[in-house]
Amino acid sequence: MEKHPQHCQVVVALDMIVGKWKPIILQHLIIGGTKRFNELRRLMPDITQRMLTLNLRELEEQDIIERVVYPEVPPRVEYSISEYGKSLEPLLDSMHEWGMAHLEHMKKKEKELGADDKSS
Amino acid sequence: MEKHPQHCQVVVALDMIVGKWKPIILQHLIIGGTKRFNELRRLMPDITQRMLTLNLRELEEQDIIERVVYPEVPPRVEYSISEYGKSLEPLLDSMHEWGMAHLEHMKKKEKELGADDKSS
DNA sequence: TGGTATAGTATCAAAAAGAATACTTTTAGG
DNA sequence: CCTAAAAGTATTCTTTTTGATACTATACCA
Repeated sequence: MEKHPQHCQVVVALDMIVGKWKPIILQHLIIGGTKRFNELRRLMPDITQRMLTLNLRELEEQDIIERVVYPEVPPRVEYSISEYGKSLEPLLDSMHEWGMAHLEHMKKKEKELGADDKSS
Repeated sequence: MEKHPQHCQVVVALDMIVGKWKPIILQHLIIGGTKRFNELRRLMPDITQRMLTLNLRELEEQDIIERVVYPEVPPRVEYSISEYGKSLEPLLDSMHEWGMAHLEHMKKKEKELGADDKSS
């Protein structure tokens, strides 16, 4: 927690969902439900095994996801969003909404700039 | 926008507020109102001039903040949250709330682990 | 003439994040 | 005995982000 000397708990929430992969992992687990390690790999062909492991471990550490190991051979490990993790959903939904609107906003802006080009 | 091949507009919203400094800059502009470049520097003693410039430029690019230059000498440049930028406030508030609650959650968890230590 | 102030750039170094690749364990199946 | 499958580790890069430091333009002030 010493990463954020400045007050402001926004950063605490931010840390749960930032990174190149976390939002995508969360999306898959929230929308698609429980998934095994290699299922996630298949869903995200560009992530490396290492990055997937690291991200899952972090999310687990933060109680956002749950990891269940079935002592079989070959091993089976299932990941799912935790009850606590579900409390992030409204936030993620709002962000999704805002993101959509922002894409519109920027599209509009581009058009305006394009139209203004006759003035240059 | 090619940074996010994967659907999911959460990342778009995320980009407006992530980074080591952006949440803090936004906080100052939202809570404290219009600020000059060096005022922000004083408010964030650890940021370098370069990082402050880069972050402000990005936020401006994204229409989140406004930059007004007064053609005086020495120059005066004022930064403020834009009307559009204000649409982020509910999001930031929710994140703040969630962050607070999460700190509580983790504190509770730590205590539990501490109590469990007698069992090891 | 030199110093001060503001709001930056420019350049290079360090640190953090991410990617590539190879290797491990265990048991079943051929 | 050899191979396969799942879920990782370990090690070594490469890339991206940040940081440190120095430098600039302009006009006013002593």
